[in-house]
Formats: sequence, C-alpha cells, structure tokens
Amino acid sequence: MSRRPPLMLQIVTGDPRPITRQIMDGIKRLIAGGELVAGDALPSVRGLALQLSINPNTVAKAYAELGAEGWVHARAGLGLFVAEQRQRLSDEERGRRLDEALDRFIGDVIGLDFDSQTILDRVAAELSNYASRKTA
Amino acid sequence: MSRRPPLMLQIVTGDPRPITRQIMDGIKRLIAGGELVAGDALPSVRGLALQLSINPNTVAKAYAELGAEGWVHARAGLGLFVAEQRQRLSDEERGRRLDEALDRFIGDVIGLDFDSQTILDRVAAELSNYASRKTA
Amino acid sequence: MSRRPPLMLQIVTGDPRPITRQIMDGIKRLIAGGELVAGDALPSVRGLALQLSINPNTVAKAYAELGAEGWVHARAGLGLFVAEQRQRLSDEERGRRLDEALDRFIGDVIGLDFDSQTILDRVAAELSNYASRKTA
Amino acid sequence: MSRRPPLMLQIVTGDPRPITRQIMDGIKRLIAGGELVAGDALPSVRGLALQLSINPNTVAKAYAELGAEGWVHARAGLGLFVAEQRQRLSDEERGRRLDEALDRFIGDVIGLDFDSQTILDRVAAELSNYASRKTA
DNA sequence: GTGGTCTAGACCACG
DNA sequence: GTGGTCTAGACCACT
Repeated sequence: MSRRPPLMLQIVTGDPRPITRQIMDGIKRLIAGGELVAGDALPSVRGLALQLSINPNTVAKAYAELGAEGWVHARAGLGLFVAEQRQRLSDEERGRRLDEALDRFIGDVIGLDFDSQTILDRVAAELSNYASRKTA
Repeated sequence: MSRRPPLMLQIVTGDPRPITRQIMDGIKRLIAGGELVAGDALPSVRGLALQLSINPNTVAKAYAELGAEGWVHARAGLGLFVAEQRQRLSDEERGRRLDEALDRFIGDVIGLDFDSQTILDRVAAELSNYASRKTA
Repeated sequence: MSRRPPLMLQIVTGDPRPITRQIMDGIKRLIAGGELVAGDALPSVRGLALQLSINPNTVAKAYAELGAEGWVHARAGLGLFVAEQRQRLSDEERGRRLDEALDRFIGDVIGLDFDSQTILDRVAAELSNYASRKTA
Repeated sequence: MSRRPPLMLQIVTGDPRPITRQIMDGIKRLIAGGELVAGDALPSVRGLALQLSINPNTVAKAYAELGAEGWVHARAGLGLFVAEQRQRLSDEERGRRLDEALDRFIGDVIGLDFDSQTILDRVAAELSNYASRKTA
C-alpha cells in the first residue's frame, strides 16, 4: 500500500501566480527535492482540494498538467503517482526554456535595484535545495 | 532640449509576456544599463506605437505604469522624461518581488535538469550586463 | 491582418475520444497537413465553441493543451496563432511515444481480424496526407 | 481435460490502458497468435487475479467483456474456454473500430516527426507477430 | 473583443 | 473510493 500523506503545500492568495501554478511548482519542488520519489502516491484530487480549501477542478487541472509534463501519472480508480523521471525534452528545447526563464527573471529583478551578488546568492540558495538528479 | 531618438526596443510576438510588460522591461533595462539617463526624453506614445506597430493604448498603459513606479515622469506639454534615480519601492515590496521572481524562476527551471552551476553562471552573465550604474 | 476562417473541424458524438481530443487531433492534422501554417490565426475560443455547439471551456482546454504541446501560442487580447514547428522532444521520448502509440493501435486492431495488408494500406493512406516536414 | 496453465500475461502499472483493457488485449493476442486455441481453458478468475496481484473483480470484468465479444465462453461449473473462431463483429462495426483506432494512432504519431516509412515498417513488424492464424 | 483562471456541479469509467 | 470530461457562469488582464 502506498502512503498518501498530506503534502507540505500552501497556497498564498497574494501570490500573482495562479493557484494551479502554485500547486504545480510546489509538487515539482517536492519531487526535485527528493521528498517525493517515483511510485509515491499523491493526495487525491478531492483530498487536496479540501486541504487547500479550493475547488477540486483546480487541483485536477494542476494534476493534469503535471501529468502532461511527465511528473506524475494517474491511474483511474487508484490515484496519482509520482512518475519515473526521464529526459523528455530535446536539448534545444531545454536551452530555449532556460533562456526564456532567464529573460523573465532578469526582467522581473533588474528594476528592483538589488546588488548582483545578493541575487546570485539567493538563486544559489534556492538551487542548493534541489540536488539535481545528475549530481545525486 | 533633450534628444528624442527612437529607442532600441523590440516587441517579440512569440514572447509570452504581454506587450505592455515587454515595453516596461525594455525601458527599465535601458535605464538600468545607462543608455537612458535622468532627464532624457522618451518617445511620444504615438511615436513609439508607430515604431513598434502596436496600439497606442498599449504604449500609454506601459508609460502610465512606469510613471506609477517612479521610473519616468510626465511634464505637461513636453512629454515623458526619465526620472531621477531614487528608491522607488519600499524594502518590503522589493523583497516580496524578489521572492516571487525567484519562485517563478526556480519553478520554470527546476525540471530542465540543468546543473546548478550552469544556471548560476547564466544568471551572473545576464546580471553583469545591467550592473553599469552600480559599478560606475 | 490575419485571416480567421471557420476551420474544417467536426465533432462526432459517437467517437469515443473526448471532444477535447477530437479538437486537438483535428487541428494537429490541419497543421501537419499544411492547411494551417505558422502565424495563421485560429478561430476564437468562443467562435469555435459556437461553431461546434459546445462549451467554450471545452475549446479553451483543447487550445491550452495544444499550447502546452507547442502547436499554437496564445496572445491575450489577440487570439491564438499557429506556432513555428520545432523539435521539442528528445529522441528517446519520441521513440517511447511511438512505441506506446503502436502498442495501443495493435491492441485495438488485432482482434478485428483484418488482413495485415489492409491495415498497412490504411495507415499508409492516412500518413500520405501529412507530408512530414522532413520530406517536404 | 483441458490444460490450465498460467497465462503469459503481465500488467504494467505505467501503461495508460486500464487493467481490464490490458487483460483483454493480452488474451486476444494469445488467441490471435495461436498460443491459445479453441477449447483451451483459461485460468479461473481468482487464479488469474492472484497471478497478477489484482482485484478479482477486475479479472471478472475483463472475462465478461471477452465473453460478450465472443472470444471465450463459459461452461457452467467447468470454467472459461476459448471459443471457436467465428465472425464476432459485424463488418460495419469492424470498419468503424478500425477507423477509430487509425484516427487515434495518427493523432498520437503525427507530431512526432517520424518518417512515414519508419512508421509503416514498425506497424508491419508488429502485425507480422500476430498473423499466424491468417498465414497458417 | 481576446484568452486565462476559478468555482460549482453533473456524469462517466475504473477498481 | 479514484481521476476525467463537460457544462455553466463569473471575473480578470490584455489589446
């Protein structure tokens, strides 16, 4: 029997990211951080919706997109499970996505007048929480 | 009289950011990079709209938001000018925005399976392009 | 100005595929077949919903998934446009997906007691409609 | 007395097909491939459920559908047996199912950018594995 | 006008 | 019980 614990997820209403995105990011991090491993069960759509006090459809949408991106796979009647991680994107696509994320991040941050080193330290700190599968 | 050159801005239709955002980011970068300095005039709403082949309302909205954030100020009958450098946001707000940008960036990048050092190097490289005022 | 014609799409109620999937497959074929090329506008969410007599949310879902798969990109306030085609998936992932599709197809067809040549001819006929970008 | 060996069936949890479908497809393949011939006994519902570590209800459902499609028939008190080869579906129904399977297959494969010949070769290879009865 | 998000509730297939 | 699909309608941001 797979365990199905309440996840350490929280929805911040002030966050400009849509709820769906917050759920996706949160679960991606749990997986990337090793707190959820392949085969682990995720909370049910209805259960997580109750836990977060949001509409089940919103959770279902987040789960569906995570499934489409290959992070989890659903089995009707059984629930959702963390999928084996595998490289789904071509190297070119990965490069393009890194460029886009970078562009956006710099655009968001450049006007805040932070010291470059401060920003780099923060990025490094966040990244260190998620030992990449390559280095693990 | 201030110079009023066409700005080095371009709108990329494939970019997921809304056009308003692209304009704002672009102008912020020009200011952060020292290509626009306090007192410089910005192109007129209609002029920039023509230059970029977009709706003047879109430019007007971008200018309005840049004004609200303190990057530019309008002088009646003369046009828009780059504002004096000053602290435009509260420290609390700046911190919050950094956190959000960071959250989103990590979320975008976490599944791409890049080495942490690779990401940090790219961030550092981008930041160094816009650090002129700090280092000058 | 981009043209926005009614697409040659039809929804078959008897089809076991969900409506969303039928829309996606139909649009993929129009793109793969060259009837829609990069930059072409697609019908609006509400317009297509009216045309097909279905709920706008259903169309929106299909469009969102097409966007996630890189076939189209949406620009708020403007509409949906056919994206440039590019190889997004790794070779391994492409191989896995071909294997899966093949498995399912054979499973569906093996019990129907058709002659192998009949099946092959049908597959060939369908494929010939969509000159691959490689051979085009 | 008919032999009742454990079938060469396996359930793959990663497979997107429901378990019922996997069982049906597997048995159809064994019959189509000649490994099960008319009159052979199938494992009992409980036995197959144990063998595959799944719920007996799931096996029972698969068997029921195989019976409805005419692949097997139950003999009271004795168990399930492979039925005589006969035309199980109307031509119209067979044609419809082929169309559907084809539609889905093309939809799955169209975006993967494989050469048509590659796909055809793969289909041919898979079909040749299950053509024994036709060619025998 | 455009697409995007969220809520609410119904219905289905699966186990 | 599980996830998946569809409908219906509200609200938001963008142009």
